[in-house]
Amino acid sequence: MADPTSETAQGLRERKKLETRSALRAAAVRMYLERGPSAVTVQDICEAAGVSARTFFNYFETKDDAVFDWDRRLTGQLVDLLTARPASEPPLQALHRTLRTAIPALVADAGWRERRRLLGAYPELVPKLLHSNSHMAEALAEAVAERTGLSPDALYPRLLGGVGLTVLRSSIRAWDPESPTEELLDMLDSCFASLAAGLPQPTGGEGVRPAAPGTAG
Amino acid sequence: MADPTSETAQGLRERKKLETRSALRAAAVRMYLERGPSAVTVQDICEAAGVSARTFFNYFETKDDAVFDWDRRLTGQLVDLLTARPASEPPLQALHRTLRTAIPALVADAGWRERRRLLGAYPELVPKLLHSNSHMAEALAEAVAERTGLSPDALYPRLLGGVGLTVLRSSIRAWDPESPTEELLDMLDSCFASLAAGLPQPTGGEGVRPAAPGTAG
DNA sequence: ATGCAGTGCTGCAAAAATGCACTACTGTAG
DNA sequence: CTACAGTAGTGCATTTTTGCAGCACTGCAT
Repeated sequence: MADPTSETAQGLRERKKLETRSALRAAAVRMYLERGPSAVTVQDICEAAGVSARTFFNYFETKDDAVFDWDRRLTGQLVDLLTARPASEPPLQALHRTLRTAIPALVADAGWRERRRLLGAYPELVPKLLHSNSHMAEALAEAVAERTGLSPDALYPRLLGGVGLTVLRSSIRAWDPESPTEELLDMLDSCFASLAAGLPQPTGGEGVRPAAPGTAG
Repeated sequence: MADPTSETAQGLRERKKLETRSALRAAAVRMYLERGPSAVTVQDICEAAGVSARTFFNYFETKDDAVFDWDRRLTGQLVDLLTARPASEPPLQALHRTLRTAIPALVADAGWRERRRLLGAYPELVPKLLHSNSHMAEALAEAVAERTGLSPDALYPRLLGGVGLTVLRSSIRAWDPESPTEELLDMLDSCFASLAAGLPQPTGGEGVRPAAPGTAG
C-alpha cells in the first residue's frame, strides 16, 4: 500500500502524488544533465515542477535522490521477481535468475540510460548512489528470508542480500554501456559461477592489470 | 601519508590535528550517549572540543560521522592485515584470516563497545552507518586487486571486497554482544564456509523463524 | 449538499553542510 | 633570524535538510 515504486493509481489523490514525484524526478534529471549537479538548487527543481521547496523533501531524502529514483524502482522489481521464483530453486540460483530477468529491461530503459550518462558525466554522484543501494541489500535479504523461512536477521539471508547487491554493482560497474547487453549478462553469469565455485582465485584471463611493475607504492 | 586513521604523529602540527579529531569524536560520542543524537547539535560538540563549527566539517562529512570514526580506523587495519597475508593464500582465505585476526581486538576495544551501545540505544543511527561502510568495500577491493594483480575495477576484486564487507556486517549484526567473542568468530567461520561451499541453502539448524504461519503479508 | 477524517502541501524557523576568502601558525630553507 | 610555502582553523554567505503547525483539498459517509 502506498508503494512509491508502483505505477498503478486509482484516485485523483494518488495520481497527483505520482505526477508530482515524476515531475520532480524529470526536472532534476534534465537540469542535472544540462548544467551539472552543483549548478542546480532544490529551488530550481521545485520551480520547474511547480511545488514548494519543502515538498521536495517530502518525496526525497536528499537533493540527489530524485535522480536516483530509478534505483528504488529497481529494488521493488527485484523483490517481486525473487518472490515469484519457484520455491524449488536454491536461493543463489533464484537470485541469479532474478537478476538475469531484470537486467535486459533495465538497461533498455531510457530513463536508466539517462541516469547512467549522468553518472558518467558527473562521477561525484557515484558515492551518493551507495546510500540508495544499501536499501536494496536490505530488501533482498528480506526476500531471501521469506523464501527460506529463516529470520531476516539470520546470517544467511543477510549474506545473500549483500552478495546479490555486490554482484549487480560489480557487473554493472565493469560493463561498458556501449557493449551489447549480452556482455553484461555474461559478467553476471561469471559472478554467480565464481560464487557457486566458492570464489576461487581467477586464473589469468581478462581483467588482469596492464603490467605496472612499479605501481606498488 | 596524512592518513587520518594512523596514530603516529611526529610534528606538533600532526599531533594537534589528531588531538582535535579525537576531541571531536570523544565529545560527540559522550553527548550522543547522554542526550541522544537529536538533542546534540554540531555547535554543542564543537564548544566541548574547543573549535569552531566550520572546523567540524573539515574533519567529518556529517554530524554522525564523528561517532563512526572507529569504522574508518577498522578499514585501515583490515587493509594492512590483508596486505600482510602471505601471497600463497587464496584470496578468500586471506580475507577470512584477516577478519578473524582483526575481530578480537575490535570487540575488546572500549571505544568500539561504546559505539555498539550507541547503536543499540539509538537504532536510527544504523542506516547512517552504511555510508561509512561502503568505503570499506572499496578499500578491500583495492587490496584484493593488489594481491591478485587484477585491475581494481575488475569483477573479482569488486566481488570479493563487497563480499568481505557483507560477511563482516552480517556476522556482527547477528552476534549478541553479551556473548563471548568465540561466537562471533564462529559465525564468521560459518559465513566463509558457506561461501566456500557456494552458498548452499542452509539446512534447518539455527536462525529459523520462530514459527509464524500468518506472517506473510 | 454537508460534514468529517486523513493527509498532501506550504511557510517558517532552526540545524546541517558546503564553498570561499582570509588569518595565523607550522615546518623548512636560506 | 628571516622569508616563504603549505595548511589548519575561522567567519561568512549560501544551500541543503528537518521539525512543526496550519491550510486546503480528497475521499467518504450521511
